[in-house]
Amino acid sequence: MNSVNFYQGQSRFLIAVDCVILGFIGNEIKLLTFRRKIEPNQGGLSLLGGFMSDNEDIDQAASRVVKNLTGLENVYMDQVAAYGKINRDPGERVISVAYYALINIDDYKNSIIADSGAKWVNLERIDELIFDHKQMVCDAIVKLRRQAALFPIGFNLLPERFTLTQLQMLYESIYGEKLDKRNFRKKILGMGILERLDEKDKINSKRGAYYFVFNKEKYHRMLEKGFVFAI
Amino acid sequence: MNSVNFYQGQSRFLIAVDCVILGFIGNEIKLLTFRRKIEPNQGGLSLLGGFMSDNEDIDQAASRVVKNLTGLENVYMDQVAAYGKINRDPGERVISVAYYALINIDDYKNSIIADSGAKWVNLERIDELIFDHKQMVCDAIVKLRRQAALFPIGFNLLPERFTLTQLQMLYESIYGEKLDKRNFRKKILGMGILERLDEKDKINSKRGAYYFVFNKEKYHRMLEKGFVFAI
DNA sequence: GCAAAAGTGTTACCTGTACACCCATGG
DNA sequence: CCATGGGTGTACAGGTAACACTTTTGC
Repeated sequence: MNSVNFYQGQSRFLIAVDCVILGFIGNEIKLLTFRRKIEPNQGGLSLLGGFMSDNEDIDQAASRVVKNLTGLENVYMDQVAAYGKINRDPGERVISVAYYALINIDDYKNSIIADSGAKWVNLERIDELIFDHKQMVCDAIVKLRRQAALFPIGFNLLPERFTLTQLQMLYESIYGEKLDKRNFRKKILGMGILERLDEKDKINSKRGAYYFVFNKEKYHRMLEKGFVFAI
Repeated sequence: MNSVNFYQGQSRFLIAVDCVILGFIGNEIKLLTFRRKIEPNQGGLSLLGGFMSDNEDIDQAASRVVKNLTGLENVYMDQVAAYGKINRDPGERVISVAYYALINIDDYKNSIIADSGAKWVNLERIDELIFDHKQMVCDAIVKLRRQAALFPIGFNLLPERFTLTQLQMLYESIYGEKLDKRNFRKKILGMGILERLDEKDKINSKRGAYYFVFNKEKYHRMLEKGFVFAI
């Protein structure tokens, strides 16, 4: 068979990326949403998305979409899945690849946001999302939970310096359940991948809570020796 | 913005599905491979793939591809990921969505295989695969391990009736490690989702080993009560 | 001095893991 | 009678989960 003919006889499709952009705000995981600017479903609550171009990998397309909107680069992103139901986009057939992105809210505040109507919403509001975006968010959360339990990716949602209370509330928000303070601290400090600073956060308490930083280099050195992160 | 113009200004892409078809043969997980029939890489060892058509979901495309080759329907399949590097297919840009399929070798033997050159190979041979198919298989195995540990999907790789020894060897092959016979039996029988038949398999031993079947209905009833499969 | 969050150890339970011998049968 | 795979129970260790009080300090 002639390969040129074979390839050319096939249908071609629009490919989109949709980004489940998550931030940790007010001690809760929130989702960055938009009001859709085009028909169909103009004005509907939507994930941030965009079409893939010829000159980029899918991963690059997802990064570009996040960067164009938030101004942020080097954002931690991971693919969730491909969504390909025939009528998932009522406008026209579009196959979409969903990604989740973990952004540090401090970086976000410092970045320049285009006139976008972007809005952080609680995860309880995902029922309002258009198309199959709700499914994408659910799948993203499932994947995030699994990954966050096995790899130290949660730190991407926190500022450089954070308190153990903040860190605990982050994990509580990811897992959707309360954790025991003493057990949590024992476990995370026992791993030896956090460094305590001398400075304290005096904003959230009178006594003040020590700041910690995640020691990435130490973590990677420990990885080589078979260490596995688990929280 | 006019949505018709907006959609139409975008690039369109070939979309393929590639299937990591796994079977349990000779007490080992094996991969169904093909000699590629078209250029580029004609004759190279390849996963079974096909292009997506306009009139089907991605999931349906994957099922169709498996059915066309093996004759099997209702095969257990799960999406692995989307692969979208620019040059992943040297022939032309193709975005591929990989799936893994678990097939029962007894069904396969009874099915009519087209003149396909299909060949079961050991997982050690994945280095020979073309394009990024090796990556797909690796990702598929990782996902299979995670899923098989939490859901009773391994039974899709076994005949209706199986012995505990067979079942254990299946899990050993999935996880790539030996398991303790007594602990394995204690755990799997303790879940109460297997039914022992009165018949024995006398082929593999003189004494004979009881056949078991997976009681799907009971499993689903237990799920409602919060049961979690774990092996 | 009191309210509000930070910080700190011990115990009980349970799950996971290691381990070795007898049984049944066909040839 | 012997070789082959089938089938069975226990004990120990390590990890998880439950639990409450003292400290600090700004107001």
